[in-house]
This record gives sequence, C-alpha cells and structure tokens, in this order.
Amino acid sequence: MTSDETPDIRKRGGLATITDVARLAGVSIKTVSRVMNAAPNVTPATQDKVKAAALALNYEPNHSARVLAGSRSYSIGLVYENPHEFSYLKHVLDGAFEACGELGYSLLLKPCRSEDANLVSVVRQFVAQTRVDGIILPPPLGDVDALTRYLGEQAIPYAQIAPREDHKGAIVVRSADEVASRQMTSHLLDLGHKRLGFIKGDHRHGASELRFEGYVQALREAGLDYDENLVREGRFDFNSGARAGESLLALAQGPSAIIASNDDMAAGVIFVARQQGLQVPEDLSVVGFDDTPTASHIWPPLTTVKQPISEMAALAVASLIGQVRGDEPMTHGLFDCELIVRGSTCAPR
Amino acid sequence: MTSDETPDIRKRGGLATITDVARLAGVSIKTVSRVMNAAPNVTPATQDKVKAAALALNYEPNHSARVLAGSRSYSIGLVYENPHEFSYLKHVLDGAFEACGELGYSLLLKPCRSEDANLVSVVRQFVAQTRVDGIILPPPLGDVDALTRYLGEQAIPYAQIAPREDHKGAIVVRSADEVASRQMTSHLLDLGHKRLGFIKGDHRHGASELRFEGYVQALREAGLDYDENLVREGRFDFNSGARAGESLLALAQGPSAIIASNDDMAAGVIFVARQQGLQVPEDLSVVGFDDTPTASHIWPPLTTVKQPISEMAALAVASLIGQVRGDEPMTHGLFDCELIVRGSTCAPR
DNA sequence: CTGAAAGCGCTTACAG
DNA sequence: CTGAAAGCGCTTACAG
Repeated sequence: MTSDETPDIRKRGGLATITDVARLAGVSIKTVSRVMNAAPNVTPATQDKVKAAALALNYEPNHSARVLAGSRSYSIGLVYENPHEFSYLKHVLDGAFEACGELGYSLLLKPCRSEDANLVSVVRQFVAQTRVDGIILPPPLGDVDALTRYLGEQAIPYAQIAPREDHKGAIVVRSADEVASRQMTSHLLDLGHKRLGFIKGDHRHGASELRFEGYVQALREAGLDYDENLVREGRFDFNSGARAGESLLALAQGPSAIIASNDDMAAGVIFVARQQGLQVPEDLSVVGFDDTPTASHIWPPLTTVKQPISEMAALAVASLIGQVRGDEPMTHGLFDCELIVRGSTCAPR
Repeated sequence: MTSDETPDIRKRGGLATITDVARLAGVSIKTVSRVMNAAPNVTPATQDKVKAAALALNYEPNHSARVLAGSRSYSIGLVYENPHEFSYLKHVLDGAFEACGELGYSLLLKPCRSEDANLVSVVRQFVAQTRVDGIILPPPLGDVDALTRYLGEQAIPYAQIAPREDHKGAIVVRSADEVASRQMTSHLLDLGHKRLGFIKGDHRHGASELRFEGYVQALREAGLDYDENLVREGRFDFNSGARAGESLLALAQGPSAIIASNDDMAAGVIFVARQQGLQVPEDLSVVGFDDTPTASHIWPPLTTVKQPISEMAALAVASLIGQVRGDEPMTHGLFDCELIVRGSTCAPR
C-alpha cells in the first residue's frame, strides 16, 4: 500500500471528521450536522444514511470545533470548594454527571477556595477558557456575593444548591432543611428529652441557619424555652463538633441530647462523650444530618437526616441546560428529607 | 454612544480574542501566540507590550480554539469508577487538579463502571470528543486489559495509579503497599499477637494482593505458619468487612487481631465486634489501611497506613504532561507509606 | 428538504 | 526576531 491509498480519514489521530461522514454518506457536511444535532427537516432515508456512515466510521463530533463554531459550549461548570467531608460533593458529582451525560453535555470541574480574594478572577479565567454555558454552585459558593454578582453581570446562568438566599433569575434547588430539623428535634422531644444541645454548622452555609431555625421552632411548638447556653458554633468538621460537645458536656446542667448540624460533628460529639465515659445513647442521645458513610459506620450508628443530593444536583444541571436551550426554566426545586432513626437516640434516663 | 463606536472586543460574550490583543499591542496575532505560549525568540520589549495588552483586556486564550488548531488539547482525562468510599478519589482529584493547574492544563473527569461491557467505547467516545492528551487510570481501571489495550493501540498515553501490573510504555505510580502491610503485620506481632486474621480487599485492585503478600511475608519472617483459615475475602466496603469479621470471630480458635485491607472494612469489623460485646482493642486488635476520615472518627480510632495519594496523582499527571511535551518521561514513581498507630491496637490479653 | 460559503480563535508551517 | 496565509472541524446565516 502506498500512502496515496491511505484514506484521509486517518489524518488526525485516526479520528473521523464530519467531512469523512459526509463523503461516505454522500451528503453535505451541513446535513451531517443536522442529523448529529437532531435538527428538523431531514428525511428519514437521509438520516439513516448519515447514521450508518457515522457508525461505520466511529464518528464523534469534535467538542472543540462545536464550541468554537457555535454559540453554545455544550458544557456546564461546577465550581466547588474542597470540603472536610467529600460525601456531599460525591453525590453532587454523581447527579451532575448523570444529567450532563443524558443531555449530551460535559461537566467541567473547578476546585477553588470560597475565601480566596481572587475567587472572581479564578472563575472568570475558567469561564473565559472553557466558555461553559452555565455554572453550578454547591454550598457555600452560591452565597458568595462577589461571585454571583459577577455571573449576573456577565449574564452567565447559574444554579445555586442549598443557598442561604435565593437569587432572582438564578436556578435554585434546596431540601427542606428547616422542616427536617424540626422533625429531628421533635423526635428527641417525643422521646422525653427536655434539654437539647445544638451545634450549629459552618455559618457560611445556608443550611446552618435553617437547621438551627427548625430546632428553635420545634422547641417553641413544644412550649419549651430556647436556651442559648445550650447552643454552640461549629464548622461542620469532626474537630469543631468534638470541641462543641466538650463544652456542652462541661455544663453543670448539661443536655441529655445533642443535635449536631451534620454527621461529622455528631461523630466528634460521640467521640468525646465516650472519652468521658458516657454511654451513647443511654447517657446522651446524639444526632446528625446528611447520612454520610460515617453515620452508619460508627457505633452507635447515627440517627440522621438524608437528603436526595444527587437528584437535587441533577435537577440543577437539567434546569441550567434547559434555560440555555430556551426551554421553560424550572427555577426552583424543593426536595423532602428523610429522618433516619438509628441507634444513637433513646429516651433519657 | 452609537453601536458603531462599540469596539469589536465585545463581539462574543464580552471576551477578548487574540486579535484584540494583537491590535492593542500593535503586533501580529502570531506574536501574541508566542508570548502566551512562552515561545522563544521574542524581545523582552515586545513581550511586555503583549502582556500589558492581554492584562488590560482580561484576555484568556480560548481553549477550544487552541485544541482545534493545535496538535495538543491541553487537557488530561481522569476516568474513574465510583467507589464505596470517596476519600481515596478525593485525594486523587486534589493532586491531579493541582498538577494540571500548575502546568496550564485542564482536567476532564469521566465516571464509568469498570465492569461495563461498553467501557472501551465509553472511553473512546470521551477521547474522540475531548481529544485529551493523556489519561489517568486510578485503581481498578489501570488493570482493565481491554481498556489499556485500546489506549495502547491508539497511542494515547496513560498513567496507572497503584495497578496490579506495570505496563511497558505506561507511567506508573504506586505506594509501597507490600512493605506497609509487612510493617503493619510486624507491629501486631511485636505486640505479642500470634493469631492474625486477614481480610483481603477487592480482588480487582492491585493493592489487595500486595497487602496480602506483605502479611504473609511478615508471618514467615517471624517463623509463624500462615493459616488460610484466618483469611477472608472482602470487597473494600463496610459490609464485606463486617461479614468477614463475623466469620473470623465465629472461629473456635479465633484471631486476637484482625488486619483489614482498608479502613472501611476495619470499621465493619469493629462494628460487629462491639455487637458481640467484645472490647476493641482489649479483646481484639483491629487495623485498616488508607487513613480515611472514618479511621480517626470511629472509636477506638484506627491504627492504619497513610499513603501520599495526592502526591502520587500529581506525579502521574505531571509525568503524563511531560511525556506529551516530549520531556524525559518519569515512568515510575514509588512512594513510601506511613504507619499510624492509634487506639485500635494493643497487646493481646 | 439540502447545500455552498464564511467564519469561530487559535496554531502550524513557512517566509523573510 | 516577526508576520501573512492556510487550516483545524464544526455551526451560523443564507440561498434555493
């Protein structure tokens, strides 16, 4: 074989181009483009020819060429802050990748630090380089004002996951944190607890405030006084939970149950309780939020709250893509949580 | 202002192009390209002019245009299988993103299932669409033969992280799993344990075999018989560890210590030990591998082994990029592990 | 229902 | 040391 016989198909890395498909199908590249994009006004017969040719050549449209030529990038950006506990983000990724895959989009990740003074220019660079069609902001990034203001100015669509505050024009998905926290608190009140400690989460996360408010509401409904001596600040990590737990357990009139605003902090409370020779749940009931792997792997397994995080993220992505495509945007999604009662709660002694 | 006065700069989404920069700097686009790519043979004065213009316009090269025009895509793909425990992958992502960021590359993720019959075509589609310059394969994907064979045929560079088997021509990074397991086993032998249970990890992961071999070696060195009745198969998740633990504890002559091949399985062992009323470590020592968050959050905190996963991933990425650029490829990296002794081990009663 | 032309923003290969 | 031309593989806007 001389090189003259080598078909042009192998020109670049052995990958077929739209021209190769057009030639094999005996149509113009525009028609191939129509078929690949499921555009209207192509006869079934032509469609079949093109599809067969594409299949025969293992043709996949070059993403870069589409982005450069078109007005859309077929990709969504997910900006995230590296958390203490990755399981929340794992579910976000799962849901986001699934929705992107189904809709023919790719998902581009951008790790960052929400307190970075350069956050806006980091994101600006990311957008400028990738031309993403929209951005997903998991907590706490949906509440970084400088960032969302920038996105708004540039008319870059974005979706907030579980933000403190809903933005007009933005897609918002959240779970019923306040309701879940009220139910959790009621669960403990129903068991007979009167003195309920509460450890707040990272104040930058909207869920922290909502969970706290659910706690206050449930106490009020039960006719109990809200006692600020039983409330501590945490940061959603094990260590801050442990320290807050120590502080609550050092009280003369300590709580018989502690509500930690997430599972990692609850694990910290259980850790120090046991260091002090307390039995959980007999001497102290402890609960968390999020149903992380830790929740079911520690002893006793944690009573906690489960959110459908993957589904929330999938809806955020699907809505964002819908908005870009000009479909009716679903701008708000509210998801129910599920109370999971395990072994870390019982009636007080 | 009439629209005629609007500079061309805002043509597409307000983002400056190479032409805008060239015009402002008073040079050709080729010179801008040289400066942006740190190519040689540009006078410092010209460099300064171009850099100033780029800065003034907030210019960022369009990734798609570079990929389409050039022979490289400036991106690396990371194909991963969704694990039971995400902390290993979190560290892989951290290291990979860091190395990519430093070298001006972007990292594209592709979730998949290693046992998917279509795995190869999933990756083929991913490569065809994105034109990634190379692929990172965390375990167990570096040992999926159909996949690595395909990448080899297509001459797509790849890096295996902690594979069972090193491939010629591929970049390999791994930690000293066998040594670490031998040290861990010796730690228990030194404490006075004679009957050591062992729970193997997922057989598709190379580390599983290496950790098992380290265990066998240490026993042999200590002049102890290797007893296959004390060995169980696990799958790296909590439940398989719990079941294997139950089985070992049901033995007439049970072990006084159990080595689980990762922390999740060790947590499972501790869980069932406690269900059976055993005290850890007094009645049973338990150890794991990986130093996940769970390891330090459960009670007692786990004696375990820590690997520098982020650094391994960063080296894999840097080597891959080096290979693409034609630098000397670092084809093999071996990293030391660290034994972390915590509260889950003590001398037998 | 289908196609020819122009152009997206860069890099490549070549010229000077 | 610098630049003009061609082209990467698609989509857009237009024509028929």
